[in-house]
Amino acid sequence: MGSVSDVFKALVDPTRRKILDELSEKDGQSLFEICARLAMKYQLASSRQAISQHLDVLEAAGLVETRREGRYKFHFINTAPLEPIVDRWLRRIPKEPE
Amino acid sequence: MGSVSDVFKALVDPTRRKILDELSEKDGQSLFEICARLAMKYQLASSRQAISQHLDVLEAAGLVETRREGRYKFHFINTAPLEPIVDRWLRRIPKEPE
DNA sequence: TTGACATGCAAGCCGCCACTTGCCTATCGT
DNA sequence: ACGATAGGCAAGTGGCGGCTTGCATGTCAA
Repeated sequence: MGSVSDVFKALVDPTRRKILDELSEKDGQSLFEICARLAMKYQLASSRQAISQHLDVLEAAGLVETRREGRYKFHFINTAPLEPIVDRWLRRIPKEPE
Repeated sequence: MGSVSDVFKALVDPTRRKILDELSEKDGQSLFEICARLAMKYQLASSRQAISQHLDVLEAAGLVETRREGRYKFHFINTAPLEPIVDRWLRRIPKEPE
């Protein structure tokens, strides 16, 4: 889970990048919290379902991990999949066929 | 030229990532050289026009720079636009609204 | 100059992605 | 139990991106 392609696909959408920004600022938010804060900060009136699908993509890429508690589902950022990305061309790592 | 969005859009395509790999290994190749080497290494039989359009996208993102010499056009990788990308979430840089 | 080589331009097709819409399940407070 | 809250599932739609196709331009060798 979380191939190189998945990570890039997750990062190509500007809304998903803002979600990562948001989780980077305040980790462990619920879906509704993220919706509210995105609407406040960026005048981004994305629907709940849209954000939910974005979170699914981020989770599939391994960039977001979740923990269920009762009726809440909290989302946590995981930057681990980002490490090999820039290493690929900046530092000269052997070659990592995807 | 070369906004944050442009860089991510350029990186989302696996063929464009392989082009960057190729230029990272041997900088300053022409279009036909790139086509030939991609076909050899990855059995990627992409057409010349397809690769040309990919190079346009990479150039628009600032990831590739070109120099014309006669009927040849040489392509050079430029990793500068990659630097702020992972810095955005890995190291904690102030906030860089795109 | 003539032909081959290296690249550029533009229109069209097709598949994927983000978003909506509608309904459903599950959990908490009272 | 009941309503409200938090979230999930799935089909349908519109737009954009990658690729093809066909032709045009420019450059070099003989």
